[in-house]
Amino acid sequence: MKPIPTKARILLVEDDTSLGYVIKDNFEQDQLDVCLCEDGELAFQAFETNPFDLCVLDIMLPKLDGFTLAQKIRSINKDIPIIFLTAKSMKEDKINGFQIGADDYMVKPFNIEELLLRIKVFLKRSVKESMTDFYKLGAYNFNHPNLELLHADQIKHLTQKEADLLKLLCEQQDKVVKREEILTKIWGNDDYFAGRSMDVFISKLRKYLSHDLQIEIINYHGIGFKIKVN
Amino acid sequence: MKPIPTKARILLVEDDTSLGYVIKDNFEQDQLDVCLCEDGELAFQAFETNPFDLCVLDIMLPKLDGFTLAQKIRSINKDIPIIFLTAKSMKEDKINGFQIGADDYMVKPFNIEELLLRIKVFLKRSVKESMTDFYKLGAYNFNHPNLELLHADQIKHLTQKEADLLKLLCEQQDKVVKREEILTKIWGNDDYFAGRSMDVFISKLRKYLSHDLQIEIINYHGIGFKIKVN
DNA sequence: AAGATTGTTAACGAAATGTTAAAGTCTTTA
DNA sequence: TAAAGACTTTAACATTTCGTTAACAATCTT
Repeated sequence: MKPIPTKARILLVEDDTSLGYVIKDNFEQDQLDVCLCEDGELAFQAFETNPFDLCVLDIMLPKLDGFTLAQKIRSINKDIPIIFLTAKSMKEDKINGFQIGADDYMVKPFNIEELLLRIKVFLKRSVKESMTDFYKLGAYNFNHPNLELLHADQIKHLTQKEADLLKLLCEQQDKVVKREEILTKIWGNDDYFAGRSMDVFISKLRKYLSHDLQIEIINYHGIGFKIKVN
Repeated sequence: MKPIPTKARILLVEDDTSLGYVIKDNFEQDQLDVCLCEDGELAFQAFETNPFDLCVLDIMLPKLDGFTLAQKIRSINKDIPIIFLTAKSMKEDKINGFQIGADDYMVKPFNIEELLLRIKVFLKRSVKESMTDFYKLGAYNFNHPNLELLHADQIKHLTQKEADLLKLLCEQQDKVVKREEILTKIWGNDDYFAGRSMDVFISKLRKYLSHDLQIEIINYHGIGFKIKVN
């Protein structure tokens, strides 16, 4: 999975050049990364070759109309929010049709601030969704639900237990987690053998994380473990 | 929110007659077609003989409880959204159990407007899904409603189950889909044999998709599967 | 220094999965 | 209504994976 982007990337498709640039400028002042395309085909090419977080599509476009473009985009990515820009002249029933494939739509002429506001809502939502159970650990990214530990495009697949253990440590980064707590939460009992098994897992995690020397899993003798990033 | 084109048909199962009628009236004012049943057996008979778009089930029901009813409904239609109504007294862990088979649940006493809103979300989603039920998978195009998997002008016809499984994986591309989820949604139960049957289907899909080496269906031991396009 | 705790590696065995084929089930067709 | 065909499940066997345990080394505590 991709690392957390600094700027959200917006695909803006608008054939009216001057309007397009007005919107683009406004968005960029709000720390959005905008790719402006002037027709549907160019837009789709851009979408195929670059990652985006959200699309703003005019309905009336040269070469490939916004609705068809949206379908093609959706065939690649079902989740990406799509906002349509519609002309005022558009008939109601047609708008209803569009609504189905759209996450939102705005009727021209619209207030750019209003559009920005709605975009922010979608971005906030998707950040929230993708951030759940996602931990940053030095040079690593740890995706708990997917059981993946990423480092410089290398993916290490973890087992459920490895992932659960790493998560428990990450949740309490820089704090000592008691052996007893780990054992009861993940192993379900805290006898001698479970304890030794856990030590084996700690050893494995250390090996997986050894590419970043800033990361340490420190043992507190007789107490537990702490994960630390210098 | 705008009404959905044709009237959506709701199966409402609630043994508290007065509450049932209140809900029914509210729904009907919102252009929903409601069939109210007072016990689980009647509800199942109704489901067998009439088409529905969504079910709202009370958990505590005479003759056949909501959970069992949901399983029976699922054995006929895996896709239909099911919303449970639970009493406040129900324990958390039990609710978690229900969540597996449920798409949503509401705790009594609840706001009917809220319930209506959630129903609308499901109905809208299913309309949206049926319109965007096409997936691009590396060099393949997958048309779920037509059960077709296309590759360089070659058409491979899939069976319903093959297509449903592939769809479930595609909907959550790059995410691990739990065995349990696949089994409850597509097989309707998650015993040992259903699991083995699923493994056979995974094997088949891998064979169908083997012309594009970029596509992988990865097993997460004991957890589930993930489809990935490099 | 002695005993307890932890680090690390390897081996074992149970369980899960991959794959192919045979056996069942259901529907279509003649 | 029987045979054929399409599809799913079950069986069988090969392969892989994972957690535990054992074994021994290293480290800590007192």
